[in-house]
Amino acid sequence: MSKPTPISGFPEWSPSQRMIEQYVLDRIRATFELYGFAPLETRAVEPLDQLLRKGETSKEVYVIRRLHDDEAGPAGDDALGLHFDLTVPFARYVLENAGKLQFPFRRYQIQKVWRGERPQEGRYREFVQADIDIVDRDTLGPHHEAEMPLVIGDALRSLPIPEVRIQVNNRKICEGFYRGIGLTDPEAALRAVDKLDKIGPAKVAELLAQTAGASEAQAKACLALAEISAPDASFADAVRALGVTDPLLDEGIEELVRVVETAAEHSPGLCVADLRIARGLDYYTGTVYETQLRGYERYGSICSGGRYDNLASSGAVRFPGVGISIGVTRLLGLLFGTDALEISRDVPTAVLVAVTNEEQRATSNRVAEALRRRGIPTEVSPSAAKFGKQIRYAERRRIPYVWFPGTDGAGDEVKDIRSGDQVAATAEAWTPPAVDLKPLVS
RNA sequence: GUGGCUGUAGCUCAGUUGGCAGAGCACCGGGUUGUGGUCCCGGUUGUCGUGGGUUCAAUUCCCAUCAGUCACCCCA
Repeated sequence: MSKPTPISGFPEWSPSQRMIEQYVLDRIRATFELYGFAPLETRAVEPLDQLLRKGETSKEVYVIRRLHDDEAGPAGDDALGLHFDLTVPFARYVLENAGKLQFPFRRYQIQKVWRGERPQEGRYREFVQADIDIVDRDTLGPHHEAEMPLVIGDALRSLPIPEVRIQVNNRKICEGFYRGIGLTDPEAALRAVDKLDKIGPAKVAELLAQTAGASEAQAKACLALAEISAPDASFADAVRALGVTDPLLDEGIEELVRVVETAAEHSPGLCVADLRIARGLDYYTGTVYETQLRGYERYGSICSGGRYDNLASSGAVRFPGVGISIGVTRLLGLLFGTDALEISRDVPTAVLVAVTNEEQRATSNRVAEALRRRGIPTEVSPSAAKFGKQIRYAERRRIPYVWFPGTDGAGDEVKDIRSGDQVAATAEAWTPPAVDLKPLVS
């Protein structure tokens, strides 16, 4: 059999990288829980028609099929697909369990998602998202839209990563504004404006004319709106200065002011109102979020989301929601790519217990057991090789301590192989400094 | 899904106008007969991404494929 090769877009981190990922996930989870979000995991698959309900994402959904099914198979309503985000499954879950849930319902969900896109740096076909959402019945207070960035800010700022900046906008501002100037296809206009960073104002104006049927004056107005950006409520004055009036526009401004001002009070410098942010997903109806990682802007957003009023509804009952999702795999992939994350050792082990000779292995096992009982991650040397080699085994893995069981009545000793210091110790009492207990991520 | 670029040892890379494949680092052994890292000596790295084709001969030329990367699309 020839050597197996990776599968494009399905990353597999090394143990060191996985330890870093687990650390990151732990911190994110702790922050989510600190804000009172309850854990949820949904199944990996959803009925295909549910996944495709929102249109154009169809081509990136992985369909799942039983090998022994007929070709004709469950082509229709029974066909299953792997979920491509955590919001759609969550909306489905809310509808399915509406009778049992307490509203507003706050939940977090950290799971893999799958998208059949062409991979490149920071883009994968299988990746982890860490998602929080709040849904309510009938109406959802706009203050929830202001809370999302605070949670994310706390979560990301607790990690040893570059600064993040959350860019926020509100769909109502764009749609209201476009309506106010007489544009008929706000979706197309959004799509064009979203490319501002990439292709520049001239090309966006062209696109607006071509795809959204904008006149020269309309295109100019759209660009003027898109170029507004401010870390505080002053963006509202800039919008009003454009002289367009529309009730939806006013509503959007009011909501966005609230988001920006809340963020400014609790987490200065975190959020900026950026009216070019559109978001591809068409189910967003209010606030939308994108997040830039300082130094990695060109790889796109590492954390996005928004408010959706129409994703879940059953009969006359609606469940509006707001959510945001950290692209954990993208975040890590980018940082791994530049060696921007370091871990202090390659295994969880804090102490390697040396084995004097195979006859004495039981002695070493007893030492290890005593240390583990007190919460110190310990392994016993795989061989009774020369001590030099056993030390090297630890060194290669950056295990900080090697334990030497005493022989012929002598006491045990433990050596810090980084400094070379070796001291007398007993397995019932010795404890490493707290910083050495677990691998350190920095 | 469409198009471009790349693919030699664990890592960073040389190389051959087509003639049995190299360096540094890493790794293993020894000097150092049970305490590593420095130093010295010696050694192994490999289906030259994979599969076909052309040729007396292919790592080198051609085609396909896979993987990585970039642009488009879309998005975490």
